[in-house]
Order: sequence, then structure tokens, then C-alpha cells
Amino acid sequence: MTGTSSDQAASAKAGDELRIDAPHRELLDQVHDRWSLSVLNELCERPSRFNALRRAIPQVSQKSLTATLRRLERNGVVEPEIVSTRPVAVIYRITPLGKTLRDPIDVLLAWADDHLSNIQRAREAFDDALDGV
Amino acid sequence: MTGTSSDQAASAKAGDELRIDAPHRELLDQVHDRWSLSVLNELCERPSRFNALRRAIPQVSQKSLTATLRRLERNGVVEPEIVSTRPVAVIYRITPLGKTLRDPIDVLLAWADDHLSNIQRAREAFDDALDGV
DNA sequence: CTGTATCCCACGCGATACTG
DNA sequence: CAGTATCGCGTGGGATACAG
Repeated sequence: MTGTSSDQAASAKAGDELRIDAPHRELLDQVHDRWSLSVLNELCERPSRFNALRRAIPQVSQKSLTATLRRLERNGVVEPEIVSTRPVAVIYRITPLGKTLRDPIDVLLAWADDHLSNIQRAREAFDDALDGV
Repeated sequence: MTGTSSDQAASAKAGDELRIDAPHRELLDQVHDRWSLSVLNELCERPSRFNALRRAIPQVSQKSLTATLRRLERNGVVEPEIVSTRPVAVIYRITPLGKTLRDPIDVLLAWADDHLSNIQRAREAFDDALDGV
């Protein structure tokens, strides 16, 4: 197995223009759809069944929730436990890999929280400028 | 077409635990398109003109680059300087607000880098399982 | 309960062509 | 050089209906 103890230190520059494209794609694949963050966040709090998630995130449709869960599942950040009762129950929980995502996400979320007003002000200014034109 | 804010009834029950929906949206708005991260990364390195960016990120089309720059501009993380020469030159640079995005992004990128192999292994396992079925 | 299948719309994104 | 206009494609995503 490739350990990939990736240190980006100074080596990032050398020969490697690091068109970070690959990591970008991976990253976006966790996050680029509308509901991944909410689902991840919810599952970090507690393992949940499908309909529990729907209740926790009322705006999501079944289709989208299923798609989101499948993607996260495929990426190994969440895992379903199928309970073969009647009718079936499926309990989704975050994997160890998924847990490692929490800090990075929190950092980003903290940023968004910190700068929310800045962003909104910038937008208003931008939109006002357009109006003026 | 003024792509004005697509407001959503994100009626988060106040007092609830971080119904991060709003920050989510803000966050995704910086990052959810294909080229924002690359552009941000490039502009963190050096101020660049439009075509310099295109050269630095060869896969992006004019249209997408323009759209990405406009979005980032609107959010106040990049800023254009228009030099009224002949023909015009436009120098894009990252704003102070934009600079504060760097660390959070690096954290996320570091995560992606660290866990790339894990993710890929998870995907292969997932896809193999599908094949098996 | 937990999905899948279908229809349909919105939008990101590239390709191409054209303007100041 | 920087940017807009238009078209076409792929796909996210809601609504609905149906299935294991």
C-alpha cells in the first residue's frame, strides 16, 4: 500500500507545478454537492437511519439523499449497516476516514462563519455597482 | 441576467446546534465550481492577468474563467485592477479577505492529499463490490 | 422502511464566434 | 487583451410513482 506520507513542504514547487487538480477533484467530490456537508455533519453527531436523515435535513429529496450517501459511501467516509429486519433498516455511520474530515471541514466552516458579513457586504457592493450601471 | 441570490428558506430553528446551512452555502459558493480553487491558488502565488491565468490553468475556458472570476470578485475574495492602456489590461489579485481563505483551503487540500489513497482504495472496493453483484 | 426509475428543469462548462 | 453571446451537452436535483 502506498503510505503516501505526503508532505507538501517545499517540494511542492519542484518540478511539480502542483496543478493540485487531482486533490481538488477528490476534495470537491466530497463536498461539491448540495447536501454532503449536512449529511456528514449529521452523521458526525450520531449514526442515523435513512429517514432520520431526511427528518434532520428536511429540504433534501430521497433521490438526492440516496445519491449523496452513495457517493460518500463510495469514497469510504460513511458506511451503511443493513439490518435485515422486516422491513429492512439501514443505519448509516461515519467511518474512521470520515471522521478525519471533520476538522478540515470545521476549519472551513469556521472561516465561512467568521467572514460571512464580509462576504455579504462585498456582494451587496458588487450588486449595487451593477445596478448603477 | 442578474444571477441574484437564490434565497432559500433556510429557516434554521435558532438555538439549535449549528444548523450550518447558511455557512455551508457561503462556503460552497467559493469552492463549488471546478476552477475556483485553482484560480485562488494561482492568485495567491502572484497577481495575474486574464490570459496569464488561462496559461496557468490551460484546461479552463474563457467563459468559465470569466464566470469564476466574477463570482470570486462578487464575494470579495479577488479584485481586478483595470489598466486603461491600449488594449486594456486587467490584473487580478487576491484581496485581504481572499488571503484568509488560504489556510482553510490548505487544510482541506492537505486532508485530500493525505487520504487520497484511502479514498481511491475505498472506491475500488466499492466498484468491485458492484461488479461482484 | 429503503430504495430505484422516470420525467423535467436548472445550470455548470466547453466550443465557437464576435466586440471594444 | 479581455470579455460577451449563443448553442449544445452532461449532470445535479426536485417531484412523483413504483418495488423489494
